[in-house]
Amino acid sequence: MNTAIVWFRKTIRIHDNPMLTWAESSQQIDSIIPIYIIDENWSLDVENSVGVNRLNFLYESLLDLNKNLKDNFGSKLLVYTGDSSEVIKSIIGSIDENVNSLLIDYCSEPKNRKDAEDVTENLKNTDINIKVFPAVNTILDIEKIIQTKNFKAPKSTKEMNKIFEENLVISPNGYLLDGDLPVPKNIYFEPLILESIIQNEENSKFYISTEEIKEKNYQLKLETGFEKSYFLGGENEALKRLKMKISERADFVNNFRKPLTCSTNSIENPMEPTTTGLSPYISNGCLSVRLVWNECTKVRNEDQHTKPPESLHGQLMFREMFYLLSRFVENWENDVDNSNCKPVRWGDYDEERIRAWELGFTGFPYIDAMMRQLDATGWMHHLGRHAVSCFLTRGQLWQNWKHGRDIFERKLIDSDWAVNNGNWLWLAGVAPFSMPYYRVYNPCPDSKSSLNVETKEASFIRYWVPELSLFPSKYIFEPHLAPLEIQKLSNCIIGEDYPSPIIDRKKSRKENIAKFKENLGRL
DNA sequence: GGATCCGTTGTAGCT
DNA sequence: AAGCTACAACGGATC
Repeated sequence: MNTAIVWFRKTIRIHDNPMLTWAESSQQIDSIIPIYIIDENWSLDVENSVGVNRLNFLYESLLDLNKNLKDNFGSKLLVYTGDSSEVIKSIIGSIDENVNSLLIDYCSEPKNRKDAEDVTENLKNTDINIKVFPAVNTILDIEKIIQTKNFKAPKSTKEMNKIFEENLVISPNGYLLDGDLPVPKNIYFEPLILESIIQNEENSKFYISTEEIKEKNYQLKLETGFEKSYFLGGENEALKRLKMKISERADFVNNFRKPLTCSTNSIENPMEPTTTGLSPYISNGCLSVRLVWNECTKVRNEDQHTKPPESLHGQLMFREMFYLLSRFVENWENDVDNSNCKPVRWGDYDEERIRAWELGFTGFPYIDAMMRQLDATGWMHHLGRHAVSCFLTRGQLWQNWKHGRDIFERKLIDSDWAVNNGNWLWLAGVAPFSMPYYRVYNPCPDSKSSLNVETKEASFIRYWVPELSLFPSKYIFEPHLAPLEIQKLSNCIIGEDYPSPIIDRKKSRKENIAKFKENLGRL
């Protein structure tokens, strides 16, 4: 019997999964061993490792994949935590049958690439055939493209268009023709093999049972509050959401434009984003990004739909751009020796400022509402991320972007190494493709609130910053400007019940623009 | 090779 | 009160 280990990393799904499709059609494979290895540093016991919501989302995604493997193939997922080389060694050592293949989905992150290299190195003296599947979590084959002769780092929509044209087969009506694979019908596994792996003593050191994951997930939800874990992890939920947000929302897709959909969450449901909310499913691999692309194509109206870069296709193209850059540019995650990061002299690490920012006590309600939403749910609207990261760096607090990047990385359920670093580089204004440094977001975008009308933004603030729930819309973006009478009536004295602004926003904005300019002069 | 244009999404102040 | 304008002014691509 010929057995293949299928190592799921960024494909926590059975649809559009080239590893499964290959296993189905290959003559060399009789049965599969589906495995997932949780990063050994992903522990709530390790300080600053990973946030509760992020871990929960992963647990739910793994439970869902386990269910899908069971329902469709009668199989199950073996979940481990530990060093991937050791885990895989222990699997191979625990069964008598020959493991003749190891199927790996390609990941471009340094840690993931090193894991795959180590595993390959470890198995080089065996006759195990290692097969890496490219473009599983991206539309483009990242490795192939950056290895092309004369490859140049793209920085604009135009250059991305060209890369898409040169590297993808896209039909005249916009479909990706070389992706989006259906769920295989004939995948086999051997229960006795899986059982003997689980029973093996060496292997059991790393093994986590489904029951354990369920229990951990439940305990974490008790901690966070069930209503706050709004995004349920997993492929089934991802496909439901894809249908609800894209396939059945032609108007939404055709009119998608960032500036028009910037007002955070909906009034009726403060947890529901005004954007697609698909990012956690894409970043964790529960949802194929190729399928998302094709579904957008399916419902779009050729004459009316918005075009890249504003459109949803445009959004996906920027994601690809960040993946290419992050793989190509050395030290992508760093502020030194990074060709995509200008050496700005940020202020010393200011714990008080960083903590106020992280926990949502800056005295700027819009910023605080979004940071509290991130802390509680693991999600924040894209433009909200712009506003808070600009605020922390070149806008107001003049802190190194890496501090904010780390907090995002830990807390966001859609954390994505390439995209997160790329967006921070861009928002901090240090990357070559950045927006100009003198364009500073206003942390109090109150053009409507001065009219004293209820806006989505105002109701969003009231939900996440309950201290201000009685404040009139007119003052809700800058409550410290409200007369004391109104503060009393609103049952919230600024400076006591809610913080005064930790910084003079206009003054710091001006100073920081000057500082940035001075830094550029040094270059 | 110098001028000009453009870049996924700006802000403040005046009328 | 919405809409215009001044501000501030990088750096790469293109002509």
